[in-house]
Amino acid sequence: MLTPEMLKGHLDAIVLAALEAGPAHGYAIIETIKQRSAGTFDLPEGTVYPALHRLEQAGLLSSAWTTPPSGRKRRVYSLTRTGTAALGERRKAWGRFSQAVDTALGPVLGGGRA
Amino acid sequence: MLTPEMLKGHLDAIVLAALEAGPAHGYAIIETIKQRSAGTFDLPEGTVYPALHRLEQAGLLSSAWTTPPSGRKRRVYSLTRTGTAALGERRKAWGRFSQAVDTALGPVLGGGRA
DNA sequence: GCTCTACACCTAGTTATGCTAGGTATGGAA
DNA sequence: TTCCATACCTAGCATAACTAGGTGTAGAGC
Repeated sequence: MLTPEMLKGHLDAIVLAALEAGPAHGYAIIETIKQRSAGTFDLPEGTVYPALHRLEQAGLLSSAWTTPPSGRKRRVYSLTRTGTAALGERRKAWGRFSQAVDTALGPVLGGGRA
Repeated sequence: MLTPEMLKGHLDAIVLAALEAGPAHGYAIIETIKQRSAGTFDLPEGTVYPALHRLEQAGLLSSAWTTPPSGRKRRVYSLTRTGTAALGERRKAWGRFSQAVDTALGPVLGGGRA
């Protein structure tokens, strides 16, 4: 069973990674994350929007309101230079963390990963 | 940088795994985890003891006080049958979770793992 | 015209849990 | 007799994902 707590401390990296390919608005980011994780991370808006605000306030993202011809207002987020650097850091941190858990969990013996 | 939040939701599995090889007391469990994670998880007692109590209350661990000839009292924890089953579940959950993060983080391109 | 769904954003408050900081006590070494 | 490693405990803090509610637009179906 995947609990919400498992995501703690890892969401920022995932959001930043979703913006690496280019700017996007909140709703689209949620979709991207859902698809890239093969449906595993179907994040509620109440999770993603506050995260975006946090990341912008931290200077890792910048945002701009846009009104496409269709009519609906959207807030489009982009990675800042700091954000791109942070993404690299977070990826490294994830690598170290996941490897440590892998070894701490011990002999999986053909369990999960190749 | 590895933040404490990253561990949230994963600690239980790590503690259970540390007891898979056999019963042990709290202090030894901390040492085991430190060694198995190559020093990455140097957990404070205030993290591990409450976790042990939680797991015992949940029926995944059982404990017994022992007084070895040296003199100091120790509380030795063992995996219950439920705990062993739970460990299997947690390992599977970790596998699914970490794989989802791996893909969500996207092209690491020779970054962290083999 | 009216309802319903999908899109698109927001926030106050809850909850879970790892950690900080403090405490108790034994035994051996300096 | 002072200090450190061992060995246990707990109250309270901090963080962050989530719940549950809200606003408003656009298009489809009746």
